[in-house]
Amino acid sequence: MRTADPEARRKRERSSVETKRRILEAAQAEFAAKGFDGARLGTIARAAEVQQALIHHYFGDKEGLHAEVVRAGLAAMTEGAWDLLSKMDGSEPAKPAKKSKNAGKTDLPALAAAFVDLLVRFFAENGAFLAILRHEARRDARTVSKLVAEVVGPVFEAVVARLEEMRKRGEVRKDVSPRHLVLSCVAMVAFPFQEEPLVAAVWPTPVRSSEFREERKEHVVEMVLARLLP
Amino acid sequence: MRTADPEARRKRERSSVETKRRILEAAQAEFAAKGFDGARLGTIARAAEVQQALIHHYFGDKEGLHAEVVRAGLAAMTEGAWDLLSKMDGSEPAKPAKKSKNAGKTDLPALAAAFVDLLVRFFAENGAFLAILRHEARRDARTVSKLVAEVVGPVFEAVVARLEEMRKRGEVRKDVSPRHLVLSCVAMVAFPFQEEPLVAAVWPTPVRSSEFREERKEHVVEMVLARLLP
DNA sequence: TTGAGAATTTACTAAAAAGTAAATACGTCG
DNA sequence: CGACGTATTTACTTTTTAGTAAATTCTCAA
Repeated sequence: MRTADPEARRKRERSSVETKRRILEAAQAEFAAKGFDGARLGTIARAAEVQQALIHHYFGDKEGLHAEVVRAGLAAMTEGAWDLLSKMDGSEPAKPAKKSKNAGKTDLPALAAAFVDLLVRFFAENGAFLAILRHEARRDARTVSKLVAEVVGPVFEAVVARLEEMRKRGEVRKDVSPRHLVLSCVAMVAFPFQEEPLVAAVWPTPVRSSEFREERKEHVVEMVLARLLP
Repeated sequence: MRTADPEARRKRERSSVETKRRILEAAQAEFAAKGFDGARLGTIARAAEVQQALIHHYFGDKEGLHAEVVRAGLAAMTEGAWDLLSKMDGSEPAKPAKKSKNAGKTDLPALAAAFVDLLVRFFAENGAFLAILRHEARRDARTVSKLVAEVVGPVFEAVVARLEEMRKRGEVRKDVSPRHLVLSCVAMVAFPFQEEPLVAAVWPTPVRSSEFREERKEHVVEMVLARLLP
């Protein structure tokens, strides 16, 4: 953790954006690790190799900084999620030609696997972000709720809509609720990483291991397909 | 929140156990709502209608109090979980007679429904406890891990073992991992309540509503059965 | 009834951390 | 080159909160 490098510090050119970036990075880590109240501005300042007063200069107060971290995190989440969605489309053969027999039909197993894979990647790494979000929600439920609705809403709806289409086309069973299924997908993937202390204590292999991740991926895909396929 | 009742306070007879209980109750609420660092001993003291120094007298320091809350919470969780397990057994017709054709066979749909129902009940109410657990795990990973292993381990293993039996008997598909399935069950149920700020913002109906709870229950049961039945 | 031991309160200390104001160093643009 | 503005630091105040020590009140048992 000791990145104290007086040389680098002295040499570093003055750049407000770069400095802000560094502060945000350090803040993200500290908030994720300790929560809002547990986090120390002093620690963040040290990690960012910056004077504490500078944090106040740029972000006003602790709450302002936290809000900014949340904004950035949600943006990152969305980015990953849209990647995910575009990849979903990408894994489709080509444009659907309505009249052709097989056109427009999706390779469901591949699609599901790609979706789950990306979920795992995201949550295994950004596991702490949801905790930050919860904290922010407690402080300012209105703003957070609005932000989430604006930022993750669309991507969620897009996935649901995609499933809904397939359902209408009869590619998957009709008696399934797309919303619930997508939520379940996320839940099955995210939960073990969110509740690591709980799960780890009753699980034979480490939750973070790639072994577990692979097993888990496979299982979730099987669950989804079992429910979706006729 | 204002339960300040000087009369009651003055009248109340001196009872260390009752007072401790009151403190623990208040502490549970405060810690659940604000986390370890966010929680204030003063607030807890006021809620418990007790002098702050009394908290120190009984629990030593803030950490001691928190540890005690965790212990009590885990106990409650286990209690619910064993209820759950005994109910699982209870929903079985009777003792299995090995030679008889249908004996020992489980009414899987009913069993699954009962299991999920109890999970929903637990997590919808004790949603905040997992947050407390996470916090404690950060402070003392070793102890928490041991506690969890001792207390929720057995119940988890019992459910898994039950499924495993059924699998060996060929009552459910052979290509399923009981551990993963049980974890998924818990995940699908608990996640929406844990991550309420995230889910609520993209969900049409309130997560806490009985409407959502019912829908959810049904969906999870369907998921499990789809995967388990041949 | 009384005295001993507990439950409970009062009054305080100490430490930590957030936030502020003003001074200083640095780069850049005329 | 030089001064103007912004980035950054220094030094400080204020507030909050956990924790402690000792006094006080209550209860119960001898």
